[in-house]
Amino acid sequence: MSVDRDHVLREAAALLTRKATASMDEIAKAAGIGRATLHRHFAGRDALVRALEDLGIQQFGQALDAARIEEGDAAGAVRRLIAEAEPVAGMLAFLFTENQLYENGTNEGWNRLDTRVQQLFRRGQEEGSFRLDLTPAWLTEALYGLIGTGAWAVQDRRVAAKDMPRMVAELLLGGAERRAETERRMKR
Amino acid sequence: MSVDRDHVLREAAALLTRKATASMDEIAKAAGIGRATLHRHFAGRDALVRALEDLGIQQFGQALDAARIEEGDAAGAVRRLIAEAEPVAGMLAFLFTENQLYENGTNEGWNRLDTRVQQLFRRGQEEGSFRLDLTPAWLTEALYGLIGTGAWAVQDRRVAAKDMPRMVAELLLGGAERRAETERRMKR
DNA sequence: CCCGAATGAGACGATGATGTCTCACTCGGG
DNA sequence: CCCGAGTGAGACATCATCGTCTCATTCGGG
Repeated sequence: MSVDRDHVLREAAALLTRKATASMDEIAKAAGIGRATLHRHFAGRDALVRALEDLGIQQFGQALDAARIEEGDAAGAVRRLIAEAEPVAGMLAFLFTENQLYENGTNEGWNRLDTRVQQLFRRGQEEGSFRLDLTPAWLTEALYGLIGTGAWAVQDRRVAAKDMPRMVAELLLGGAERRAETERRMKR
Repeated sequence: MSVDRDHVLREAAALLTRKATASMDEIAKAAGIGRATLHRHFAGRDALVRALEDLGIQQFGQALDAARIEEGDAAGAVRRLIAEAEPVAGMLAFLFTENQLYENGTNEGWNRLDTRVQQLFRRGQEEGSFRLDLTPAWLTEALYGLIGTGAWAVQDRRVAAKDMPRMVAELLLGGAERRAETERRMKR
């Protein structure tokens, strides 16, 4: 009987990513509930968006924790992070395209997560496994962008869902150029 | 005296990318014109968005032509394409996040451009310079996503504008992993 | 210099979304 | 079984935005 709050937020994120101008009524129907019920749980559109941000930040934070990005080599940590973030890719895509997060001075909680990701790429550079001519800030942005792009591509059936984490990780870590290392992998 | 139509569309794209729910009044102010004038040039919001799509498709088409992507090795063609697309990165970011383009059956003009880009990556694979385990469709999506991410990062001063094309190209083509080839480049 | 085309500011009604409320219904725990 | 919490549907006033219009002003070409 009671409404599944997380389910509503997930549906809302998916809809708003596709159609940012969706009305509260459309959001409610997309979540399979009545508009009145939606208003009972979220005071208004702003409150809904803020709850969306909070949930996204929380979920991505959990992904960061679960990936244990401080352990092992940096490349492996990035792969684990992408794999852990895959289930919340939709939320992350929404967060990434949601600018309001940055408008009123950068968001506190998000900043903390962003710093951790940047630190991961910096560690990779210091360990000698990541290029130095691409800044951690850019690699971080690219990670978000590629995860969002991947989520979007999966939604539109351009990429199979199961391939998404690998596609993102391989591109971010390995790039598109064929090299000796790639060569070996393909002969198996 | 007369309004610079392209300038209005560029400002509109930049604003709508940041805030998709921006009102016509906000768009007009962002472009530095009055709301009445905006309505004189574009019948309504829909017409404005359609003009935005048309301009974006036209500009990206010109970038594709200027890059001569059919000539030379595929990697160089990708670099040229990114360089040519840089001035219209904002428009491209808008196109990419704009879903309406795909709702009523995929857009005609866009499809043509999309096919050309995919063909470029396919050619790279056939020539043996691009990996075969990343599909042309995904590489195409990644190209759009990274250009959009780059434009966004530049707008927020996270990346210098002049570095943007190189950052996108190096990541897409070379990836983040340091390898022998990258090693040599860095010793200069 | 002057006239006309184009613009900005603002008024106006129409329209659609919003937020609140009521009421009947349903489901599930006690 | 029954009661109450939670829900869906809809009515309602309010509000923001839209699209159109008018009018004074400005800019630039002839």
